[in-house]
Amino acid sequence: VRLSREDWVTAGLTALGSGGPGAVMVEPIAASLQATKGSFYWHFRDRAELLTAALERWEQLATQSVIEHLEPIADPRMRLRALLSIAFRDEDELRLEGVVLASGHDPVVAEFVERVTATRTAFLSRVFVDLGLPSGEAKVRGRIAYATYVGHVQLGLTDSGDQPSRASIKRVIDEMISIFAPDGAAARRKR
Amino acid sequence: VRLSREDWVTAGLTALGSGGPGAVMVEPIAASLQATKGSFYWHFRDRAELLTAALERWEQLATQSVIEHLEPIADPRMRLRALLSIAFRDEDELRLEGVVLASGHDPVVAEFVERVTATRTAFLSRVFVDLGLPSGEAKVRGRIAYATYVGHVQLGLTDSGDQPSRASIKRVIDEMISIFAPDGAAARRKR
DNA sequence: ACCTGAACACCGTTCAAGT
DNA sequence: ACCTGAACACCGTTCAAGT
Repeated sequence: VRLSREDWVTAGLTALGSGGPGAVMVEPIAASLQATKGSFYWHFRDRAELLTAALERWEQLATQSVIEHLEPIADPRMRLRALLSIAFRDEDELRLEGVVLASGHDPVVAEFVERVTATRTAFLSRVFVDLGLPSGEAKVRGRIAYATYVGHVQLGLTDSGDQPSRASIKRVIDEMISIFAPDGAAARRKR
Repeated sequence: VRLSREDWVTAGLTALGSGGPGAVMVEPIAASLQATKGSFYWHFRDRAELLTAALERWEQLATQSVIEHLEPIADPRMRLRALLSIAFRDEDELRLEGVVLASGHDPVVAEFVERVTATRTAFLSRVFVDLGLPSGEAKVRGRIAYATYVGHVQLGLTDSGDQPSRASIKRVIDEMISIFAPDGAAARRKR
């Protein structure tokens, strides 16, 4: 059975999601694909190259597609709500996201996390600008909101088994919107 | 030169802070202490036992001491501000914290992260109860506020080098307090 | 072009032997 | 009680040799 480079990348991404960059190991992955390590080294220069290829795929899925889907929503509060409902989807789907965001200390991963962070905080700042905040304040709030998201994904990774109910997710989303994008009257009072 | 168990734990904690659980490696640490791996295995059953011991020390430093220091502050908004100024101290000091919080996918680490998470979210929920929120809402908000902290520490880990200025830290803290614990008038308007 | 198999280095773990 | 040194298994990397 002949393997393509993409087959290895897919297996690499699976390993990345289950145990972080350290779990992207040549020999175990080769064994899971029923090939030898020698075969791996025909497709890739080294372990880092596989990790990089897997992260490229993740970056595509994690930013481009999401943002292209949300960009058209004109009303900023609705755009934020749509974003949150993606962010709070099923915990299992967030595993890969959480593991990658948590691996910034790995130099290979760091480059990707930095780029994704910049894209996403810019997107969130835009929401707050559209809600009427001055650009400096919108930037700070965009960063804080993104930190909240990152932390949430992180916490979901260790939450012992119990999947949150649909109702409790809605409650958290409502609370987050009332915290970060309170209605006009309350917002005006603060200035 | 004879080594104590504590010497190994100290070295293990340093390794943990610089590269995560995967960096807590027997042979390199032995080399750094100018001892052999055999010596290590007299003090510890295996690698996991060293990691556990290092995490125990971290847990002590990271929760007990901080909370004991803040508990006596009666005014909840001041308590929150004091907590934030600890949370936003120098990035270098937060490295270990960030690396540990980010390693929840490691089963040895997970147990510690879960316990610390429970302690800290309970502490934060208490702040919001003392601010007058009903307990359900205080719990949700405590969790969101802690997620924000976790995300912030995470983002600090990959922020390319540039230490934030004292002024920009104050700005973020002010913004967080106005978001999570708005003044009485604004809070009343929301209900 | 794509893969195997053997080789070597590095790290985790064990253990007999030393002080 | 505390440590060394050699042994073995596992994984990353290289490379000559096979199809």
